[in-house]
Amino acid sequence: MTSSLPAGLRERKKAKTRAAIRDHALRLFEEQGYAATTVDQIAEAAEVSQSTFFRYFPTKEDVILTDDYDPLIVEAIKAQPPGISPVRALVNGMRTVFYNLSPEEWESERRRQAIYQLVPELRARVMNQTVSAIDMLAAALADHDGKPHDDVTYRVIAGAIVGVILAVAPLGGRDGEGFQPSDFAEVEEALEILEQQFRRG
Amino acid sequence: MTSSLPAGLRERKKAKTRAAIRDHALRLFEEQGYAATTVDQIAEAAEVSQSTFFRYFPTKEDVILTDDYDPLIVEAIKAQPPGISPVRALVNGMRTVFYNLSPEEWESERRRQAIYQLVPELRARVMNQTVSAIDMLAAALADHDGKPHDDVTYRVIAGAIVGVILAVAPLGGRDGEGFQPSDFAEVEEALEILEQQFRRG
DNA sequence: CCATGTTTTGACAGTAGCTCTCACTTCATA
DNA sequence: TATGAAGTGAGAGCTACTGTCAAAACATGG
Repeated sequence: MTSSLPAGLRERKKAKTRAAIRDHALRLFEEQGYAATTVDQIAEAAEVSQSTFFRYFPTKEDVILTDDYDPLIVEAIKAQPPGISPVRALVNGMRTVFYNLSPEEWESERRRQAIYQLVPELRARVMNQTVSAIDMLAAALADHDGKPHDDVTYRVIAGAIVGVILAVAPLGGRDGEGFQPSDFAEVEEALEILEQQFRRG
Repeated sequence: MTSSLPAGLRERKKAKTRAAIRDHALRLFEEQGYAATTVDQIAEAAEVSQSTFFRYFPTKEDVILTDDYDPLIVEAIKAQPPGISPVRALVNGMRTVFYNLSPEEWESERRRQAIYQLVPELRARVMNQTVSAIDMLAAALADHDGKPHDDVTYRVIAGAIVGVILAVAPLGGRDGEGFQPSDFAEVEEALEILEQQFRRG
């Protein structure tokens, strides 16, 4: 999704400006911290005016709040072979998406997460997004099992899955390392435990 | 918890000021909306200065972000008879706490929730709190089953439970009614479904 | 190539949340 | 009642964010 067709000059410049703002913002956040970095500094580094900054990102927070992967995961779930459990369908879907990221996308994602893990207000908004994704996930899982979208059971399962992911994600400053590749394995392990809970009596 | 012993005059005045600020803030939020209400207005209505407002509440958000019930629920869980499942232990604990609230506390809680359900930034911070409570819940559940606090299984179960609660809570503006007594029944039903998922094969 | 209209941008002013300082008042206590 | 601590108010200052308006960059038809 990062690279659409070149299209007109206007579009290209826009994409360039947007990328410049985000890159400089990420760099400044890493160097000075999130709170200590002002929008003016970012704008100056990216060589645009403050107005332009807010035209591209409604708030300072939005610079690192963009998450483009959820829809991809939903599609990957639907593409899973029938008959496997909701949890496995999700895990496979996540694998499909994350293991196909380019090194640049992976690195950018890592930097993003490293920052918002450290800033409570950002974490809060990411969680808000994540929880809002329960709807999408519930629909996708129900779809995969050929059940109606509003089946409460799938809403519960989706909620449980998201809850487990939140539970094992490095929140609350447990270790200040941010999101490493190994953490994805942690998420998989936790979901495996959930799957076992769903299986036994 | 609202009414401690009277203690000294200073303590009483402090509690009174705090209550005044919060009450006027709630009223103004209900009348004009959260964003449209300025801290100055709240301060004026409560007859204190802006400085004093921020001395009692670090941010405007904090006025409606106080949640005193989680620790009570944790205690109620520990007091449950042994042998029942984690989910049931939690549901019983929640019942114990909520059904013992005074009408004033219940009403105040209802107003609080009605407001933050409508304001995304507030919802985000409430979720942050809620997710942070996974730690406490996991420890309480493990404790109840006589297992060590860092048992990953209980972390997963706690995460699943909290996820389910978030999933059925009226987020994302599904119906603008706020949190009604009936919604607690919804939460119980959803957790019942989770319990069933945990039970079958 | 040029004139036209649209989009993007920058400068500027203004609002409000939040912090900090400092002097003044109110309360506790010895 | 004297002394110190805690609570308060006034005001200045920083920054995120919004809105307006005119200039510049770009697209398009002739």
